[in-house]
Amino acid sequence: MPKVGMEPIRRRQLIEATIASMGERGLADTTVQTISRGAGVSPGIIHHYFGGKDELLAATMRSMLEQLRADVTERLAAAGSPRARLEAIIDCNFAEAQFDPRVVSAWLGFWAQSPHNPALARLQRINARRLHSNLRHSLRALLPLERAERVASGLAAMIDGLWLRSALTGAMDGREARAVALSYLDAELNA
Amino acid sequence: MPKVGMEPIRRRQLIEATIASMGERGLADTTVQTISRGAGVSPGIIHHYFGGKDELLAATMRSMLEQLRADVTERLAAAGSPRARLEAIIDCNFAEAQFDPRVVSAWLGFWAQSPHNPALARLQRINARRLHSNLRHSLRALLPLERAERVASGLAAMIDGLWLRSALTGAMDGREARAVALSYLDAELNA
Amino acid sequence: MPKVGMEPIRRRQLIEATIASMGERGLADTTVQTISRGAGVSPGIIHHYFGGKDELLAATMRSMLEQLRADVTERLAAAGSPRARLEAIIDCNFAEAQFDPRVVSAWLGFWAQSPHNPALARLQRINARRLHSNLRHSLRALLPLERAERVASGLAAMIDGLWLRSALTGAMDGREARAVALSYLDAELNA
Amino acid sequence: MPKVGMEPIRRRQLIEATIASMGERGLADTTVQTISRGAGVSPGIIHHYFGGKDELLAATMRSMLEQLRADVTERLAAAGSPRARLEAIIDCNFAEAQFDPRVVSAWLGFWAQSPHNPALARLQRINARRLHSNLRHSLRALLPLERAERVASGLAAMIDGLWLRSALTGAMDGREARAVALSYLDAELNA
DNA sequence: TATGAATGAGGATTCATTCAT
DNA sequence: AATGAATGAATCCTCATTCAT
Repeated sequence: MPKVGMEPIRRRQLIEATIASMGERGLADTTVQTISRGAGVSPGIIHHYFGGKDELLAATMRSMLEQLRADVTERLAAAGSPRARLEAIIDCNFAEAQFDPRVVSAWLGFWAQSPHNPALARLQRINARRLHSNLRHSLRALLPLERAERVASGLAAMIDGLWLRSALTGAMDGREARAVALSYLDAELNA
Repeated sequence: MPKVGMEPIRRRQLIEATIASMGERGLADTTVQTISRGAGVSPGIIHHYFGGKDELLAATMRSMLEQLRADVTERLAAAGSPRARLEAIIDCNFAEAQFDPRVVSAWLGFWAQSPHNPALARLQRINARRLHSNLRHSLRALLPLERAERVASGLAAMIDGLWLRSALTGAMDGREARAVALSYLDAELNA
Repeated sequence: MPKVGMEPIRRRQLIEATIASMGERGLADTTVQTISRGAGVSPGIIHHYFGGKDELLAATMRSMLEQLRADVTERLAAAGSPRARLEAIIDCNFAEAQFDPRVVSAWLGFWAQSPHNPALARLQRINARRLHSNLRHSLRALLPLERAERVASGLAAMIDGLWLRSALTGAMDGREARAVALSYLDAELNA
Repeated sequence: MPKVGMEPIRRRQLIEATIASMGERGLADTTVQTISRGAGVSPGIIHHYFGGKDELLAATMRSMLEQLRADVTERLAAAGSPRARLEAIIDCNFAEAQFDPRVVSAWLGFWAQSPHNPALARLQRINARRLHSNLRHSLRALLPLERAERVASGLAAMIDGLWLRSALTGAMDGREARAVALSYLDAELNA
């Protein structure tokens, strides 16, 4: 048991345990105890490192958003055309790491809570804007303004909807989801 | 002051109050007290009529599903063509009553909880299947099997995603949502 | 176990139990549990009737102040002369009910806490002003202004000091305390 | 960086920080953390030097008592007459260092706690006896036994009461307090 | 000597549920 | 039918204390 420089390790451990607990039990039944037990530490440590449950939840959501953002940024950098950029965004959202049932289930919990929690709402808003803006920017090169706006909204909604349905029914994997979204994109682009 | 025949009135009152509380505070902060206070009755009455909070929540979800089902059934009966049937389904989902912020917010709460609650999960599954089956049935008349399947999945996901986004951002009304979904449908049908 | 109209009964029970616990253990070790156990009820009832521990403590202090105020008011009404009024005030403060070790010990706890708790500080201030004003008013009839002020401050301090010493050492009863205070008063009046 | 001879420095630092925290927050909200933070050291150090919080509190009270005792002893040595000795005692108790709001507030905390803590009670008792004995000894030269006893009790009570009122209301400085006490003394001596 | 990571007991509070009236 | 008094388990959080470094 090392006793120095534990902070980043413990923070990561606790965030992972939070995602795991939310995936298993849902946000409603995720307590300081389920998290700390999952991380193999004492409940008090959460307050030591995060000040409280709320801040740990916000940190967890931030971490998930950051992961997604980093993935998208990396893939976008390698994409040459607008079409390729759109595909990259879709790919990232349905990549294995993001489509992990526990992660999607955690998202579900945050979605339900964020309208009633300013800290989460803020993160939610930032993420929604970024996705919409990424999509619109690429679509602008391929469609007239009004249709670009509409398809951006539609694609963003469909991505969330596919995540949602995968969390609720478990009957859809990332490959299928990707195919559905790409089919929509192509249909709109060729219309 | 004995009352007879109060049962259906009280049940409806309590279900409405549950939706209202979920819309205002979210499922997590909806307690027997917030519900009963909203309905203007005592907390004990919930157990009298529903046996407990869980059963009231399930009854509320059932009521919301039933409302949606009834709307769709009615509209479908009046629809002459497959295209009209698809439009009717979309219209129902974005009609004012279903797109009410409190209702959508309540849906969000149920979505988050249902993976961890068998009773809600069952209702969730029935609803998902019905929507998917309705969509697929009409699409089968217009598209080859595989594409019908895919578009059914896509439309179902998009409908849920548009609901979700409206709950999270509040920045979309039913008319816009309807336009986005119809655009998708037409693009796929004309592809 | 009657089930209606319990509010005033329970409130009184809980206030008495609070004084008892503060007398036995001090404010620092008085918990919701020691109080509720002392009252023979469950801990949750405190929140039912008082909303929380803080409000129960404030209600307890209010109750003690009110008791003292009522005693003094009654005795003052029967006092004919300024001298008799001063004696009445002293008598009340060292009467058996007010000099009860548990009550004095509770005062000690409130004194220590009130500089750091606005609600208690307010009550404290009101009480201090009333005592001082009662003393000064009667002394004005017997002494010049400046000396009346000074003796009022001295008598008020001595009353509190005698309470304090009785709580700390237990080596002084009300009769003795009364004699000390009256001796002071007479010495100043005859000076 | 090994340090030697840190013990007396650290002990003093921690005692000062304890008084400061008790003055600011009261004993109830004085924790090992507020103290160590105030002293600019880690929480563990308290146990290193004092073995625990309780012993630090006792050491703090001892330190305050010792300071008062040393002041009084010094002033008494320079006092020629019984009257001068009494004045010296009063002066010490209302000298600036002892009448410091933080110090008085700390006293308040100890007073409230000592009836329920044997270590503090013992210190409390020693101090009370010393004050009473000093007063009585000088008064014996000026008054008959019984009155000397009574005035000693009265003066001791008044001193504590003036401290108490200054802590509670903040509306009295040392000079005023001194005048009130001396007025009492003179009145009794001249009676 | 000194740190701060870690624990776990104990605190106030919330809440679904029961039940006498 | 309806109330609201009452319970007690569960939750988040605080805190003195321990201990590896």
